Amino acid sequence: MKIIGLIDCNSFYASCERVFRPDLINRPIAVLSNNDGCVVAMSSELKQLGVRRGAPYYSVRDQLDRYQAAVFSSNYTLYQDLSDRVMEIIRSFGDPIEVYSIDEAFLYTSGDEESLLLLGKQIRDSVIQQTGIPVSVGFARTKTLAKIANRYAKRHSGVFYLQESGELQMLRNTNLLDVWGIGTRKARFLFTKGVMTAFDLMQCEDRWIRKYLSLVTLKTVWELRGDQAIERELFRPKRKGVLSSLGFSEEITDVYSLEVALASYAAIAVRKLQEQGSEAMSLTVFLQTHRYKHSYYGNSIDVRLSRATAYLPDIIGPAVQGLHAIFLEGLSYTKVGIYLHGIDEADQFQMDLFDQNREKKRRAARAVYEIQQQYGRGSITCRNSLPQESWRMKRHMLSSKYTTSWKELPPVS
DNA sequence: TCTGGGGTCCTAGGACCC
DNA sequence: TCTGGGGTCCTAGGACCC
Repeated sequence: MKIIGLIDCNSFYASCERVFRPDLINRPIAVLSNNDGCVVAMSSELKQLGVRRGAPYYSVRDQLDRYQAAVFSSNYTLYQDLSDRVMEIIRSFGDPIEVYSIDEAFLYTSGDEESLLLLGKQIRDSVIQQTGIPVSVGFARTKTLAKIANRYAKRHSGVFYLQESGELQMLRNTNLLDVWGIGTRKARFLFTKGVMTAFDLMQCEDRWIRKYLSLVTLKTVWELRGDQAIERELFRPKRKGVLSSLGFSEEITDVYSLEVALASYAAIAVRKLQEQGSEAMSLTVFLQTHRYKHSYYGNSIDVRLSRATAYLPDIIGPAVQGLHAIFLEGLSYTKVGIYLHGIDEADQFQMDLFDQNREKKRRAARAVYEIQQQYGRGSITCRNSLPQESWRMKRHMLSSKYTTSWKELPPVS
């Protein structure tokens, strides 16, 4: 019998911060989004105290102080590095895995209850021992059921196998909002129709689901019934688009500063493009004033490039032109970004007789990429994409680069 | 006295996830 | 003073063609 396991790191970002700070064991921890905007991760202590994920930081600041919570800015370099180690350990058990996000992976396996529970426990023990990150493991017949099994495991002993005979009972006790693929919008609609639990949803007729919801939701329903409907993706497909954007720490009014910020985000996006060996055929530039202000202005523009490219100067030029087309004088902007797309098309590019520099540019792009690989991302870039104080992120509570920088290794006492 | 219908491609926007 | 960022997939509707 094929079984799917879901391994999920508990409170991942908070656990990463705790790995190098044993003094934080049992203490509530909050991790903030970019620009220290809102709370994106919490340790279990804080979840129990009722702090909501996604809450704006300013609105829960007093509460966090009262609980004496340790608060951190996001340190993605650290989280990604620990994630890579965790995934490597899970992979070493030999079953095929699908890394689904920075903190979870599906495992394709088989076996009876005893052997599954043993496997789960071994994975859990190895990961905590070798990285310090606690994980939970849930097994079931489909991905959607494995998600539910994992939720149960988190609240109990850390490993759980949801057997077919126990599925109905489990689904009766599962709220719609805790079903993978059902968000607030769909849940609200279903509640009005008297569908309250995962069990109710499973009972709905296929035709009705298809008519009022979507094919995606229908697949969810099939999965709840035990039919594997969500595909295995053992090889991560190439990204179809690459987005790079950040809010500013101060409002910006002049177009020149926006250009500089945009150029620097373009550099980040191009890097991601090169990492997967792609080129982009078109891009979208967008900018916004303060999102929650009355006089909000936000706009975007699509720009078709003359040819597929991963050469930064060829992207910055058209992007800046696009920026000028949507820029309005006299407003205070808080955000600008760039989205590179048309990536599929790049693979089938044809020799362009009018662009004799093409190969030269490709080699230049490749060289820049390699220098950055070896000496760091800041080592070489375009003149007009250097960071400036005015729009650099707010990260007042950043932890150290414990694992990726020799200078910041934790001391041993 | 009366303007089809089906296919395809593209795009914008919605919903969801982490 | 304070409200992430980066993805995926699907759908509806318009344009166009025959």
